[in-house]
Amino acid sequence: MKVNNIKELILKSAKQTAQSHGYNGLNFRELASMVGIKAPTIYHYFPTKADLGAAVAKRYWEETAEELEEMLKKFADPRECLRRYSQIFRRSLEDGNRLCLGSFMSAEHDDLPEEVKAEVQAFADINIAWLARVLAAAEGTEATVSQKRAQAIFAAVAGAQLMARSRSKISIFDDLMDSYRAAGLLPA
Amino acid sequence: MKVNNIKELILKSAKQTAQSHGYNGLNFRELASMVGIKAPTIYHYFPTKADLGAAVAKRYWEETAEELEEMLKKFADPRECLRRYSQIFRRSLEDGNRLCLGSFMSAEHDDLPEEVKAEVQAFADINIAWLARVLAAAEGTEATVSQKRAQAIFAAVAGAQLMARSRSKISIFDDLMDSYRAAGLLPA
DNA sequence: ACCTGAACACCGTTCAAGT
DNA sequence: ACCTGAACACCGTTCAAGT
Repeated sequence: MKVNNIKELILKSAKQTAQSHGYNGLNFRELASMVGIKAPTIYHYFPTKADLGAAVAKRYWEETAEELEEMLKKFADPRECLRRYSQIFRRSLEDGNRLCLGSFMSAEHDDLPEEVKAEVQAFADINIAWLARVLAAAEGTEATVSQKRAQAIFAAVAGAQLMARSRSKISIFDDLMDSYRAAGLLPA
Repeated sequence: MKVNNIKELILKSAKQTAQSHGYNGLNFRELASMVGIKAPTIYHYFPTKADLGAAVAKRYWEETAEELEEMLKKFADPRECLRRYSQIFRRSLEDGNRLCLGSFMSAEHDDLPEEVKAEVQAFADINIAWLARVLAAAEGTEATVSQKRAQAIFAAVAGAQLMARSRSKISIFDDLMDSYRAAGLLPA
């Protein structure tokens, strides 16, 4: 499967770094040393930083989309899927207190090249579309209604992750999910 | 009131910039040219970038705390206060699609000096404490219960602002507030 | 094709020295 | 006290040259 090992490594390292330090925090010299190459070599695989950023963000949402699809196949119960959805964000926190790449890049919106912005939006889109589908299945709501609700859940979960990260405390994330359930935003 | 005009100008410009580009995006040369001085002069008022960042974040939560206090005095109805609470976040978006400084700096957590992190936490603290008070008044809930609910509202509103910013579209923020109300997170 | 040393223009930051 | 020129270290990027 791995057609190109170096390119693979660059993408993986860039993703990890961007989840901790953002797009602005990505720098080619440090990235190169993680991979074991020199900075100019990265340009052989990615002509500009914008290309690398877009590639990282694209892969990020593609991997997420795949994981969400798998989930639907494995778990028939929509409620179980919803519970596992928030676990994706929780796992980022477990893995070095990392933030969702989409959230970090949303904050960096003003500094992002257009092609990167587009991938960040795609990430939000696939999350919301998936949530809307699952919500419709769980509660039998109409498409437009579950779409709005899906958007709200996505924004709220992202906000919860951001807040937990700011205190480096995963229990805050869990508490917030409980509160969302108690308030009625997430199904009980 | 303005004991020091230059220091004042630096703080104001830094706040504006940090809400668009974050702490990492703060740069002394550009900041200086906004104020009309040379970059090294800033160091006369703030010994390090960390000091400036902490001062900006401190003032940010102090101003917010003051505004929230004023609101309580002006509007007896807690529901009215809650509605106006989200308007604070909306106004940032109206003003050049800016993000809450606390949110941006939460994303940048790994790159923040300790003294800045402390002020970012103070911002969250005063927001949550105020929300808890108003919720208790509005719904007569117990202190611990409204505390949890307050945390959830704060995280969700921050997430909504982040999402609206990522699309430069304020109507997304309004839609999300409506959804939060419809779902039961915000009082109707 | 894949990789790198050296260099360029630039930027954040520091410091010694000015008034 | 207030301010700055000059310098330092760094970064994204380019390019000529290596394999």
